[in-house]
Amino acid sequence: MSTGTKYNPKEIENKWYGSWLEHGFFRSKPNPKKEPYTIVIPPPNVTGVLHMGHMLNNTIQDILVRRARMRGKEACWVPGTDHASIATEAKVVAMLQERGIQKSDLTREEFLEYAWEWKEKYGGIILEQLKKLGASCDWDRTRFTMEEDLSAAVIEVFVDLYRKGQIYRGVRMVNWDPKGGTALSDEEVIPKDTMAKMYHLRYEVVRDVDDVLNEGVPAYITVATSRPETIMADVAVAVNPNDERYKHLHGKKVRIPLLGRAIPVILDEYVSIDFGTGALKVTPAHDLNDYELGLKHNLPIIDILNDDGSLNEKAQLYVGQDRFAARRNIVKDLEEAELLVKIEEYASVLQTSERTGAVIEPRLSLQWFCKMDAMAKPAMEAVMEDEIKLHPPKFKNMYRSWMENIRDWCISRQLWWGQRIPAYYLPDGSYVVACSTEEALELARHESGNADLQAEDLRQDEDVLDTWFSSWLWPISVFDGFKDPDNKDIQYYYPTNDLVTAPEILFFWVARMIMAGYEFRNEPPFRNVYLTGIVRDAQGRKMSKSLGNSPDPLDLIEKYGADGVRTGMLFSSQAGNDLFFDEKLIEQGRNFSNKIWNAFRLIKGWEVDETLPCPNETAIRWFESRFNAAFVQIEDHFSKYRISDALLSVYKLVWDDFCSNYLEMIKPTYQQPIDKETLKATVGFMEQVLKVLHPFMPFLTEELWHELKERKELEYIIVASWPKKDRFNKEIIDQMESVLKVVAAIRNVRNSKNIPNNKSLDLSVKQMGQLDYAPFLGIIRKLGNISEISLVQESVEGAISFVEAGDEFFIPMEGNIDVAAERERLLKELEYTQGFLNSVTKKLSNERFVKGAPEAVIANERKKQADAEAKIKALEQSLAAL
RNA sequence: GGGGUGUUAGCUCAGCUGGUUCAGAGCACCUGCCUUACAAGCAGGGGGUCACUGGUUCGAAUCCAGUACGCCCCA
Repeated sequence: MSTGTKYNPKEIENKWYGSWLEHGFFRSKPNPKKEPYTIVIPPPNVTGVLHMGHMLNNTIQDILVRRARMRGKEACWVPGTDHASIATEAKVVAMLQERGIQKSDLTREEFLEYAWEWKEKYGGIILEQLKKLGASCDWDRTRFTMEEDLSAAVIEVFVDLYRKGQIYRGVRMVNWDPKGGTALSDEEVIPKDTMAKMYHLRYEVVRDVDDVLNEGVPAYITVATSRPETIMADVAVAVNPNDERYKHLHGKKVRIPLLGRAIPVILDEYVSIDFGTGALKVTPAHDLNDYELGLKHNLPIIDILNDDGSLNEKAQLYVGQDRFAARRNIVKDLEEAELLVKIEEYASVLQTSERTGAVIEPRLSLQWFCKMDAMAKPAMEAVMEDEIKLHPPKFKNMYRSWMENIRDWCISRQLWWGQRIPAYYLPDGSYVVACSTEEALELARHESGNADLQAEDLRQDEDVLDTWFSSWLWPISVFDGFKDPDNKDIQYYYPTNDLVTAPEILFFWVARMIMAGYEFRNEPPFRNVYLTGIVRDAQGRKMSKSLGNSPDPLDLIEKYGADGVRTGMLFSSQAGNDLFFDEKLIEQGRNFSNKIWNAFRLIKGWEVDETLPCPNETAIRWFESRFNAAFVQIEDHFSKYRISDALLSVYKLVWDDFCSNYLEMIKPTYQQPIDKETLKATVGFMEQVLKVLHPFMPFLTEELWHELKERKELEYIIVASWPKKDRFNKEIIDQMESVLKVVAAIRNVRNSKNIPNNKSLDLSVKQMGQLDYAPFLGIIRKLGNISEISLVQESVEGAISFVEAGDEFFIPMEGNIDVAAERERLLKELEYTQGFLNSVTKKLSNERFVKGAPEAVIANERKKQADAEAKIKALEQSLAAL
């Protein structure tokens, strides 16, 4: 091991990760003697590479798992990836294009072959990257949502839900991605604020036989629309019945511009009078609101668009043109026909595809849906009643409002990469749903009464299932809970303990897993959900590859070490709060690694002299208590899932208490040996400190654990026992706090008087308070570089004085003290203390306070009063002595 | 428009059940130190009207109401 002043993580990280794997420390098997602790990884997209969000998320999971393992739990962290149908299909299509192959030239089977090829080659890179971070997953359990068993589970669930009447086929307005050629869920749609154009078009009013208005001159109604290319799909113009401007048009018909088809004017309160012109064209096939209006008024539906967003023959005009080209052309033609009144700009929201970026087309289409009402109910109750706890709990409200307004889940996707929907169509157009072709055939023969039906007569649905329809089963399927519902793994590990994920997918993943948990196992999938924030850059933008504002996590690990990156990320990462990433944080993490490294170097460098007595009893007694007190706090933070707070407590314990205070107290003079007892205690403390550090900084702690002492073969810190909560002496902690304040005051005098550190000083104490300094004199001498401490009865003249813990301290200054400055300083402090005393006295003389406040609070106020009085007295005497 | 959530130091955020010198932490900043584990360090220090206005209370950063501004979700 190199013993330079800088910690060098590189070879150490590879060494220990390999060693952990070799010894199987990450592996887990059901063990009836131990309590299980289980986490399933939120399966990253198989096409993905590690980004900062994964780093944060997986660091937290690893911390939880490592702590559980040390606490003697049977810790099991199941890794894996999902098949991400849309993203992966896009990558495969791109790969094919590079080879000059079009997807449309391939059969489904051929395409899937390429897809698997791609997956084998590039998929799962992300899991390798997680190893660099130190993730202690049970890699033998790695699962993939498209593998055979997990796919079988998906099909089985589909069939099961279908037979329970929970899955149906229906016409719905879906978010259609014309570029991807598939329907998207609402969550896969990204709204973008844009400036849109509002076109005001003239629709000619059809004259009735008895029409008297404007004889000979055509009358018009002006309709505002942002989508002029859809007028060919218009089936009505709607106005508000209360709109005075259009009263004369009630019951009339108007003609679609250019096309000339007559459509009715309908009345509906839904139309807002002040938006646009107050007249709304109704296009049920291409707008959700219009669709509903159409249903209400019994209007026909005319769909003029093809799958790829071009116009079909039903449009009659611009057939074959893309929707945007058609828009440009129709605007030109309308203008020429003088049917375009004006064009207005207005702020609007454009719906775009998360994957392809294409503008979403609201489109009627035949899709498969999963009913949500029944399953949502227990899932909502579980969270509301804390059977499943969200951390932080502020997300409960959001969860509830979503679950209360839940809509059916569109589960079909027009893709090939995914589990194909197990619906089989008969020649007559009816269909059966079954787990296999054979079963489907049997069913089809039975239902149709046609025993001659052959497999070739059945046509399987072309669509695949939404990837989330795999992911929602993840906590069950990774333990083969569908294939073999009573197997040992699922019995032992399910329900899992904690889930760590981002609030963005609380609804469409977490909520659905909860539904699946109750639906298929009658138990929740997990007990706690820890929601991380989003990692943003310094300007608050979400880190993303497309923005190029995200550092490569592996570069960071290379530069700062995995431990540094892990702790750095966690420093300012409260649960549920977004994290503003700054490389400074990682630097701080790296510096912390280095601090620990150097503390180790100090201890390792000492020679022991067995004959020496132990001069450090007080320091040892104090740190023991200090550690236990801090540990109680750390455990409290963990129990509340305040991981960042737990880290900060560890950080302060290590840096301030252990390094700055304890080690400085016990450190022998340079090149002097240390006594046996102190060394033993210190090595023991170092071990304890390394243990509480281990979940956060696994590599460094494993290294130092082995360097600190000879270890037996399987004696690794990763499986060392977590400290136990122990009693601590509050008194010595408080006393030391006062003593350290005295030390700080001495150092302050040194600093403000420009007295060098290596020049020792004398100190006199005029004791008036309760603290017995005897056990602490050695510590004050050492930390304050004091050569002599004397107890005095009278104030010392010609000295700088200060008051701590009710006692007055003097540092004699050979001669020149700036009396005026000293007086001013003392007066200022006196004034402050008097003010403080006043407020306390006022409180105590308030009868209602004394009557109303609890005993402890009053006692405390009295103590404050006494302390302040003592301090004032001391300050006054110092002033007099000047 | 509906719902949620937030506003505390220059920045990022703690502050739990109202009560300790409660106004805190980390970073940043200032001053002095290459002191013998660590300059990726040591020692010391400055910095806030707890968004605003009212209310409840002996007592409010904390509880309640309203206002302003921000963010998120849904329409």
